[in-house]
Amino acid sequence: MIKKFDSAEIEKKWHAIWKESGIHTAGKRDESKEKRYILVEWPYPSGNLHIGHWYAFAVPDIYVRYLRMTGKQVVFPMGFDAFGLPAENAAIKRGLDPKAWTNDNITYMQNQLESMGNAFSWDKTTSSTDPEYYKWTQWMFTKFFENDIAYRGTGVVNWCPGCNTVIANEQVLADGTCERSGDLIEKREMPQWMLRITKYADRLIDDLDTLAWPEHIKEAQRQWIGRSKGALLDFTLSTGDSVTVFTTRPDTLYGATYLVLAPEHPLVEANKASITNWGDVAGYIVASKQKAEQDRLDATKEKTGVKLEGITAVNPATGETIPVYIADYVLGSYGTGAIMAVPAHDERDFAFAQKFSCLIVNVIDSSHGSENITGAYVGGGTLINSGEFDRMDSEEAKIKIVEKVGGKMTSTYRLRDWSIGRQRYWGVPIPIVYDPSGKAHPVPKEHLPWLLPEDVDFRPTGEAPLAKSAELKKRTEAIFGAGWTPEVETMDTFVDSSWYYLRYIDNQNDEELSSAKAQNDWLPVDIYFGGAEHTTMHLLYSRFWQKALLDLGLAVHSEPYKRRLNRGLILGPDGNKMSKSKGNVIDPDEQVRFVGADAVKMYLAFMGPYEGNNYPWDPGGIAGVRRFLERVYGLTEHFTEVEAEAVTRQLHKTIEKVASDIQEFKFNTAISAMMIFVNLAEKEGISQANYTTFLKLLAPFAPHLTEEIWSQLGHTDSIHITQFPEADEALSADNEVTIGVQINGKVRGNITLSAGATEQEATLEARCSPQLAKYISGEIVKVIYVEGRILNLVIKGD
RNA sequence: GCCUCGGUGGCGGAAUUGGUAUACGCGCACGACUCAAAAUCGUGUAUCGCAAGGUGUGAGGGUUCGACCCCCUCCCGAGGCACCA
Repeated sequence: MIKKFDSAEIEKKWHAIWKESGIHTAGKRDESKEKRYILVEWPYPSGNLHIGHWYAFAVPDIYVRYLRMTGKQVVFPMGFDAFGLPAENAAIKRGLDPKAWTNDNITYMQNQLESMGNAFSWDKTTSSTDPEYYKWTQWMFTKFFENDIAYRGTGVVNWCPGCNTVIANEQVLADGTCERSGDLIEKREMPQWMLRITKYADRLIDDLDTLAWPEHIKEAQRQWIGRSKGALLDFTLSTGDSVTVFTTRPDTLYGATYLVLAPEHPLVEANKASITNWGDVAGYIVASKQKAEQDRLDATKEKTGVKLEGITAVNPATGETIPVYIADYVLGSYGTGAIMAVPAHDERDFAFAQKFSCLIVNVIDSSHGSENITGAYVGGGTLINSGEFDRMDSEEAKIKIVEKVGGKMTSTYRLRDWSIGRQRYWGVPIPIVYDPSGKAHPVPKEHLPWLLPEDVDFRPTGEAPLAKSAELKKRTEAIFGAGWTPEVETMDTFVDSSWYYLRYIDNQNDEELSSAKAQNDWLPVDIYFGGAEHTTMHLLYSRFWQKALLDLGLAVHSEPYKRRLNRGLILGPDGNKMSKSKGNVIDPDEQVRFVGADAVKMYLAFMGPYEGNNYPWDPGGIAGVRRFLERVYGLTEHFTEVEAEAVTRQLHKTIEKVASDIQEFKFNTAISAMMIFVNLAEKEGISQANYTTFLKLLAPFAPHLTEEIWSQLGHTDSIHITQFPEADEALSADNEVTIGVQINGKVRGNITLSAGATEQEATLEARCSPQLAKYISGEIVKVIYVEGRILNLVIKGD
């Protein structure tokens, strides 16, 4: 490939100049301009940039540069999410210091990131591992602790044997494996630090309506939170105990012919003495516990259970005595762990009732009739067999029946509280100390950051590594007194990334985590670009975090991210996910050496719309983009004194197209429009004035090359601080237009009309066209004319 | 099973949101330049047909003067949720 310009040289030159002049600095808020906060997910500093980083950062950079050229003040920060397992594993494997390893990587990766030539606001950077950052992570935790948002809970947790630590529900995949290590998760009962995200469940669902997010992301969050509205109803057992059930269908109470408790329901064990078949029951409980630990995804889903002999319950509506079962299709962790079974109107209850020959009473009038029930009717309708509520509509009956039996309308959620304690080393220490009686106290602000001790053997044993730190023990006793002990767990790294957008914009603040002024200046984030894998984890956690801060008066807004865009993946040339083992990994550094940073960036933008799709890397495709840039450079050889009218018109059309496409993140079609323009300009020649305008259009896409040509043309300022061109409609308008002509809805040819031609003129033109004449034999009964688009003549058929 | 997206040439994808389907790029074919190749440039490239003309946006219906676009019934793919009461 003959190269007209040397991209490596150009890039090096301009990186130095840009750094020196600080043109990418966000600086102080300038009220004369509109603000934009553009956020990309901060990377883990693994030590090498891969093509995914380029896709994640270089393509949004087009948008950022465009915004700056249209007069917006843009903050586009970059930082590092640097706590987590890789550093710890490197330390274990190679005996390195995780801190030194991480800091080296950050330095190295910062250089790599700068070599991309992105317009990052490096004055707003931060890192989760910086004590000045995690000091605030810890401080917020103590505030949460004082306000009952953080608490020490005991319960069944997800234990990952691969990571040797507890993980949160969100980090368990659908097949029951760990999101990070892929190991099968075990359920363990142990004390845990939790955040009360469930308290925010309603707001997390309801506020989704205020966000300009893609529907699929909102829907995934709604489903993850899993709100169902229903009622709590009390049933009395023959032992005198009261069982509360949750139901979404209180209107079917008269059809509740038995009760089912989860095997782990406390009332089962409590009523051991009254249960005459305790042997069977105990056996079932043990069996179901084992089942829960192994593959609960058993597809057969055959209903199992055991009747509690010796115990009955009373249906509070009918007053009738009904049997009580335990069955593992009722989950201890959802609702109240107990249900009223209405086999006529619930499929699971129906299946169970069939197997155990339970009574089935139809209480909703349905099309299948009440005599020959072949399945559950789960819809609404008119009530029957329901005493005083007969003939009432089921929706109305819900409230009335709950009232009658003294129940309570409520909602339950699938969402569980967020367990954040990790039995690992490389994370933020949980800033809690225990007094000699074992009571937990937050570490006061003056002792923050509560530093991560360094005298630790961090090989994972399942026990928290910090327990082995003599320094931490000593520190705790020195500050708080003899007999006081430190908490030894560290925080889930999702905590670190739940609030970094707040710190970026006030990263020098020693007094506050993020001042109200900084938040008012910059937040909310206008667009958050990121990966689809964070839909139900990071995005949910940080929305929760923001709301919790809002309630404590520490945040100004109720939502952190106004708009969200999930980008897809760059696949290997073979269409598979890139991986070393498949040998299909594209090294961005190599690509940059070959075609230059601008071509790599533009190729990534050209592959397709930025939202959603995965794209295979095409080695030919990137060469095509480089070819385009060569032609742009070569256009200087096609300068003409006089402006060709067609070129000027096309230029203004291109301006319109590029500007609107960038705003919709359709960088691919913006680039294609510029290619069309260059094709024409090569043929027709181009004036220097038009060329200069075109360079500005291209500047956000190819920042290095355009800057170089710009300076070669004699400019001393940067092209990136010039005004983005505005389209002149008078210049972009066509004076002639070719439209299609349909005869009875079928395209039969086209005609060329002057702009703004009337229907009569268009029809006349069509009649005169020899190409169309043979189709217009009969009488024209109808004419549809859409100016500039189409003429459709409806001819009377023969 | 439920929810949310998708399905257009050999490939990535366009289509002014109901108005000439396949823009732009890749690939391929042929040609020019060259001793030759690479690079570059030019021409062609949905499909059937010699042509006239026909057929085409996962399948089948519908609405409309006109449907990739709207409606109905399916099929296929991706992602999310799933014994959630």
